[in-house]
Amino acid sequence: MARRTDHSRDELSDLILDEAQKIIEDKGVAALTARSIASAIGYSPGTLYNLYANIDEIILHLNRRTMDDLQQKLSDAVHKSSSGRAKLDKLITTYLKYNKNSRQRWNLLFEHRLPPDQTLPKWYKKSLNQLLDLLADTIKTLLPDCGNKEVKHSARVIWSGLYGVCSLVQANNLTDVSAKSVDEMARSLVYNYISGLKRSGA
Amino acid sequence: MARRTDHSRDELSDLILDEAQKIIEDKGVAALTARSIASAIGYSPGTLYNLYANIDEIILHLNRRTMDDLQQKLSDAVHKSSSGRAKLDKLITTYLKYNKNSRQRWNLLFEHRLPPDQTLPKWYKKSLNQLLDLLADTIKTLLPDCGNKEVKHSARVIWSGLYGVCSLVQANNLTDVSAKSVDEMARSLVYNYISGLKRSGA
DNA sequence: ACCTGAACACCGTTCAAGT
DNA sequence: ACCTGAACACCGTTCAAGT
Repeated sequence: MARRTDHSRDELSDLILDEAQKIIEDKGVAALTARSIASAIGYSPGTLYNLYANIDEIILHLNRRTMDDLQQKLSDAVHKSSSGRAKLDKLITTYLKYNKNSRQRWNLLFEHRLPPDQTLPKWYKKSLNQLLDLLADTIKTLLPDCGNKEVKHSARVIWSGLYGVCSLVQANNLTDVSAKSVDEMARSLVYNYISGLKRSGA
Repeated sequence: MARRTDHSRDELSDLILDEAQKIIEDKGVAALTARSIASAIGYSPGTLYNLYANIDEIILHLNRRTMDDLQQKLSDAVHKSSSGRAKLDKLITTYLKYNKNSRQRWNLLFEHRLPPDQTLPKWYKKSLNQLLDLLADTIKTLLPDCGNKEVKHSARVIWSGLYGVCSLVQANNLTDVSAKSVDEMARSLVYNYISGLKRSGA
């Protein structure tokens, strides 16, 4: 068993997140338990509770890492493209690739639910806002006449819609839909929605 | 403790679903456990496994009831309206009302995830298909020139999108969005998407 | 034949006792 | 001061033993 001299408090906090991330990537979200994390870091379960209040707090920190990772990838994708339409297209492609290739991290980010009374910490909201802002900025270039408030609103609608499509297709909770058609559905959603916004005089 | 003479096999199956539904409506999805159901029906936990293979199977049956209940309400709403646009509007209103007023049933239907390898039983898919067909028929009246395949596809996109909006707003997983704006977001999604489809020449 | 209820292998979390 | 690990109050599920 590890002793306190082995790791500083900060090292231990990070180690917990590192190992927790490995667990979900290797064995899925269901395998992430206090005991499995403790075993992976070489400490007893009780030690986790010196660093984090509970498992949900560990998950929130993991999800911040995921959001920042996704932010990086989306940001790279958008900046590599010139036209507004190409930016949006690249953004969707990159989002869908993340859903496919980093499925367990995507699942933990979107499918985990906090107890109903809990609110999200500020540092979490900050990372989430960066993602929503990136999407809003990308939409804005396609809807130059649209007000900032409307664009923000639309970014949230698209963000939610993309989540819904990925989630239900993955859960196999739509009939006659193959996993392959996530891409088709996602693009249909986003492009027709944007097209509808343009038409409605934005 | 109840004895076998108290209930026939079928009565017991239904009793389990009745009590399970009461539990989620009264105490939320998290309170639904094998032990809580057993206690509510006055049998031991083991008895559940004579009637159902596991908890997931009980949940699937509950969810079929929920889908049929929602189907009834959506169907009534649509048939009361005359124009295609009024039908779609009523359908959305009724869906959102269901999400709000029957929140726990809505949650169990949409947020429960089966183990990754499991597929949905035929009787479940049948009820789900009825819902998707009702939505497709409603859209079809607004997009008369759109092929049946495209309409089916669009119904699935809208169904998923509505789920995504309701789910993320409820989970409070969008910043700067009040629960009140579910309605606004849902309508924005559906109407602009449909409008975009029209524009794209359907 | 049906049902029980103890048992098994798990959870998240706490906290007295050790170092 | 930090960590342990047993303990508590739970899970879903099984199955030998009873009626």
